Amino acid sequence: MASPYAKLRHALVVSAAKAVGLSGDELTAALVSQVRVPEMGRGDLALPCFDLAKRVKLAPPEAARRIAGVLQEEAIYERVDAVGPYINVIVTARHLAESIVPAARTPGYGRDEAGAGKTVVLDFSSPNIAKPLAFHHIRSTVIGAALGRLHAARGWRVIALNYLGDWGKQFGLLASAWKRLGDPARRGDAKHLVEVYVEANREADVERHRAAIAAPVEARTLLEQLTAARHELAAASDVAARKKLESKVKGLQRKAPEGSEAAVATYLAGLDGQARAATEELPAAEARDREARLYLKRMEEGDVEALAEWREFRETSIADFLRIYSRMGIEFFALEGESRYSDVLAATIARVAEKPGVRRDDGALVVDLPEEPGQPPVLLETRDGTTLYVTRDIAAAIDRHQRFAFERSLYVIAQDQALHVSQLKKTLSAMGLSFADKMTHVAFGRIHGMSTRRGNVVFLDEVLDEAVAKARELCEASEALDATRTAETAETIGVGAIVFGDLKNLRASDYTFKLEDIINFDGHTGPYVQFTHARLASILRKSEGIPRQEAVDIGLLGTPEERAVMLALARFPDAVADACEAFEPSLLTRCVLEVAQCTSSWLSSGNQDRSKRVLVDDLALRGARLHLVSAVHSTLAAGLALLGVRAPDAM
RNA sequence: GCGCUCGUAGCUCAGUUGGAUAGAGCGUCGGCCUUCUAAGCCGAUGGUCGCGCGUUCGAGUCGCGCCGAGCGCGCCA
Repeated sequence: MASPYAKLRHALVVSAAKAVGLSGDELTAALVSQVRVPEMGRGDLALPCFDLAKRVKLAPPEAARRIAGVLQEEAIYERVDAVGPYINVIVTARHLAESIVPAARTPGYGRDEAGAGKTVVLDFSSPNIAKPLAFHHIRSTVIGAALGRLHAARGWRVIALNYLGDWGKQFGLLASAWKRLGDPARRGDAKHLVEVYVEANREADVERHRAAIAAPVEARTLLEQLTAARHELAAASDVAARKKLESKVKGLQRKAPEGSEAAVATYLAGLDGQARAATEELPAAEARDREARLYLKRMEEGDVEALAEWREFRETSIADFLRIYSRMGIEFFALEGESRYSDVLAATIARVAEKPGVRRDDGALVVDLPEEPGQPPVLLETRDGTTLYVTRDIAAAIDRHQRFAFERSLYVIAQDQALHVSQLKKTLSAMGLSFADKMTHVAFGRIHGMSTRRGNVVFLDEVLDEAVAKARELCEASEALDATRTAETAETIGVGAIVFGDLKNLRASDYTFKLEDIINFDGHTGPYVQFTHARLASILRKSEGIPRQEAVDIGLLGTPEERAVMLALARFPDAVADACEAFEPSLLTRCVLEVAQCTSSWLSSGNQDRSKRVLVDDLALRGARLHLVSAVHSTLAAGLALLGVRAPDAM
C-alpha cells in the first residue's frame, strides 16, 4: 500500500506527463523519484521539468508553463506555479486532510506486507563473554534490533540472533587467571569476572610487553631519522625533493618525542625503565599466553572439567547481558554463540579444504583467494590446531542457511570488520554456496571520544543509569506526572534518550560520544519526541472523547501548522520502508523527529492564538483537530516503538 | 606500502539516483508561562561545502590530482 505522500507524488507526475502527451509506468517511476519538497516553503511538492521537457523537445520553462496550465484545472491543487523550469504545487487542505488523516489513524499505519513469506536472519549485538557490555556495543545492538522490528513491520519473518563470542582464547585466559585472581565468593558476579579478565589480559599481553621492550630503540631511531631528515631538507634545493622531505619530517615529528633536550632525556629514561620491567615480565606473559591457548585446546578436545568451568562463566555473563537487553526492550530469537559450532569445526574445515587453494603455511591452514591478489589469505586453523573466528563463521553461515532458508542474512558488525566479512562471503562463494550473495555486512562507524573514568571501557549499563538519573530529576520536578510513576517514567525516558540518540546518527559514519550531550534532553532528542507524544496524550485525555470518523468533517483542517503536520505524517510509511531497505534506521528517526517538530509548533501556536487550539468551542473544528491529534499520537508511538523507544502518556 | 571510509557553521551532524537562495540540533544573543505539559515555541547569529582541475544547462553530490583524518592488512575476536 502506497503512502499518502507517494500517492500525491504519483498523481502529480501522471498529470504532468499527460499534459505534454506522455505516459507509461517506466516514465512515471522515473519522474516520481524527481519530485521533491520545494525550497523556501513555496509549496507542497515540486517537479523539475528538465527530464520531461527533453522528452518532448521543449525548453524546460516552456514545458513547465504548459504543464502548470493543465494542472491548474485539477481540483486537488489550490495553486500551481511555474517558476522557471520548476512546477510548484500547493495541494488543497481538504485533499491533504482526507487523504492523510484517516489513513494515519488506521491501526498499522506504516506497516505493509512487502516481506511476506520471506525470512531475514539478523546477527547483532554479539558481545564477547567475559568482556563487559560496553557503551560501543550499543550501535550493533540498537541498529540490529531496529532492523528486526522494521523487517517485521514489512511482513518478514525475523530471526534475531545474538552470536555471542563465547569461544576462543579469551576463555582460556579467564579460566587460568581465575585460579590466581578470582574471588570464589564472587563467582556469579559478572562485574568481578570482567575485572579478572581485564587483569588477565594485561598480564598475558605478549604484544604489549614486546612493544615496551622495543620502544626505547624505536624512539631513538626516530629521533636520529628526524635529525637526518632535517639536515637533508636544509641541504635540498629541488622543489619536489623538498616537498617530499617536508612531509617526511612532518610524519616523523608526529611520532617522535618532543620538548627540550632534558624533557626528551627524561622521556627516554622512562621508556628504558618500562622496557626493563617488560623484559622481566615477558617470560611470565608468554607462559600465561601459552596456558590460555592450551586451555582452549582442552576445550576444543572436549575436556569435561574445562568445559564445566567455561559453562559457568558463560552463564554468569549471559545473565548480565539479558538484564541490560531487557532494559532496552530487546529480545532475541536465540543467543547462539560460536561455541554452538565447536563440534562441527573439523567437518567444516574438511569441507572448505575440498576447494583448491587451501594449503598449510608454517603449520597454519590457510585459504588463498586468487581473485584477490594482494589481499591477505583466510586463516582457518592455527599452528596449534585451534580454530579462528572465520572458521566458526563459515560453519554458522552454512548452518543458518540450512535452518532458516533466509532471503537476507544481515551482519550488524562494525566497519572495522569489513575485511573479515568480505573474506567470509568470498570463501563461501568459492565453495560454491550461492547464498553468500544474500549475506550483507550492515557496517557501522566507530564511536570516538570515549572519555573514560577508568581504563578504556565505558559500561553501557552505567551510561543508561546516568541518563535515567537525569530523567528522574526532571520527572520529580514535573507537575504533570503522578509521583507513583516517577521511577518507571524516568527509566523510559533515560533509556529512550540513549537508544534514540544512537539511531539518529547515520549508521555508516563515526560519531563522537559526549556524555554531556547524550544526557542533554534539550533539542531534537528522544525525550523531545516523547514529550510531544505526552502532550498529545494529555489533550486526548482532556477531550471527553473523539468523535467517530463519520461524524467528522476532516476537511476543516487547514491552518499552515496543521498542513505541515499532515505532510510530515504522510511520509511516515515511506520512512519505514526506506529505513528497512537501506538498513538505515536513522531515516525513520529523522522522520519521527520531523513529525514531532511540526506537531510541537502546531500545539504551541495555540498558546499565542487561542483559535488555533485543539480544544476550541466550535465542536466541528474540535472534532477534526482531535482526529489529527490522534493520528499523530498513534504515529509517534508506532515510530518510537519501531526504534525500540517507549512512548509515555505523561512526563 | 596496499586497501576501505571520510573531510559541510565555534561544536555534533543532515543534505534523498547531480537541481532553485546549502539545512537541523547544541552553543551564543533576544523575545514568549493569564499557556490544550517551557524536556517547549518564535526570532537573530553563524558556511570561500579541505584545496585545485575536469565532466555538465547545472556539482556539497560524479571523475582525477593534492592536502588532512580514521580504520584494516596470517596464527586475537
